[in-house]
Amino acid sequence: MARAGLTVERVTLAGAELADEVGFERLTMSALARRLGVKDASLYAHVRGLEDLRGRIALLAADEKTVRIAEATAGLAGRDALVAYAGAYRDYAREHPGRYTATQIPTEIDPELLAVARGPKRAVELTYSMLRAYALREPDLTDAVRLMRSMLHGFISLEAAGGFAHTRPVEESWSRCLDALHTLLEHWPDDPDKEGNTT
Amino acid sequence: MARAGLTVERVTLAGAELADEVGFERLTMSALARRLGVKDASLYAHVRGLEDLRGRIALLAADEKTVRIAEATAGLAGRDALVAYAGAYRDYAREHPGRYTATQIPTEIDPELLAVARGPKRAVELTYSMLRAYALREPDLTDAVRLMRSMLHGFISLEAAGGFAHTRPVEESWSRCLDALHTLLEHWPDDPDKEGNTT
DNA sequence: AGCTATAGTCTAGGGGTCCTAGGAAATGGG
DNA sequence: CCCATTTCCTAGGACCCCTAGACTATAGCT
Repeated sequence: MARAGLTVERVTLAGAELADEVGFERLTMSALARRLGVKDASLYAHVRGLEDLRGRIALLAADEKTVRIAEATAGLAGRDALVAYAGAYRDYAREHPGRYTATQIPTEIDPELLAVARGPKRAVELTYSMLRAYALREPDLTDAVRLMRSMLHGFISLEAAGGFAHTRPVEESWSRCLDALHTLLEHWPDDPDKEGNTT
Repeated sequence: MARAGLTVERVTLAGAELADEVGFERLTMSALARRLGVKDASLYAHVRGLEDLRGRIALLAADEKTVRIAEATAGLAGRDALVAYAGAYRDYAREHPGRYTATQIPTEIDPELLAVARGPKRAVELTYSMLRAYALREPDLTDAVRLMRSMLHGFISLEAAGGFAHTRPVEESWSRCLDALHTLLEHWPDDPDKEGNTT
């Protein structure tokens, strides 16, 4: 009986593919074992359990997404960078719905795994450096990062959940929302509580 | 052996409470039965199954959330209405994380249940009528609604997932994001592809 | 080649969950 | 008081997660 030749990486990748097909929440150890031509107990030699597998998929996805965004925005700045960033983000989520869902889990990921992963940290750096093209100073910069992340994530997950039932094509709303985000970043309002106005 | 006196409504409500405590994805028929002092099989007299229960919780949450928003925004307009709307939305999500998660499910809800529920439809009406205070014409109005929903939902779910690890207090970012949203709605950019500018 | 250590896979099984089928008991209307 | 309905139960099948311990393929060493 030949070995299946599994490793943590192969198991994680197969899990990610399965999650993309059936949905992250329906990812199952038994189904994954069946897909790999193996008994479910065999997976526990590579992965601590279902939670561990989910966490690994989340980190894999964070890495992949970051790479995509980095490639898409390389050499761009300002509006072009923003559109490329958002487009790469959204495309990744649509191509890999299971993996994308994995990145949203409030689950605690094994800390030692997290320490090794570079994806999440790089993603933050990418975002800040892209937004630095706009004339934002802290703390506005952090607020703007949070607004942008909220908007992208919200749009994508509402779209995935079928939340945009209206007849208006989603594609056009997407493009117009990016227009709006861009102008907002260019004209970020002063904090009415902190700054006196120019009078 | 006295009866527990269950009805669909009581089961749904208890399910919603349980979901708020342990998380929507960990809501389970057996656990709900235990909480109600009943065997799990008994629940199937009131609810078609776990999926059905989840759908009912989602509709309950949509109703409750809509009522909250309606109360909070009653009599307000413009900026005040926006802040009240967003605040009610976020507070509901934080008080009832399980129910809120339920509203995001891409799951198909039993159509005949959906027909009876007024929550989702009223929520859309509320949003449009609130935004009508800003000078937006279709299709910009729909795009603005989508942007606002995306931002609110995204912010709330990132916050719930612990996505805002930075030292900046979330409360302040929230308030500043609403400032930004307000000014954006007041100065919604023209569509560069459609309209010539004023030159 | 033979031996050994490691690592990959298996069988067996316990406990949990979802759900169905069919029976018992409480309730309410005649 | 009796009967129909509704509520709840017991019993059981299918599937899932995970552990323990045995077996086997592979690689390195002599």
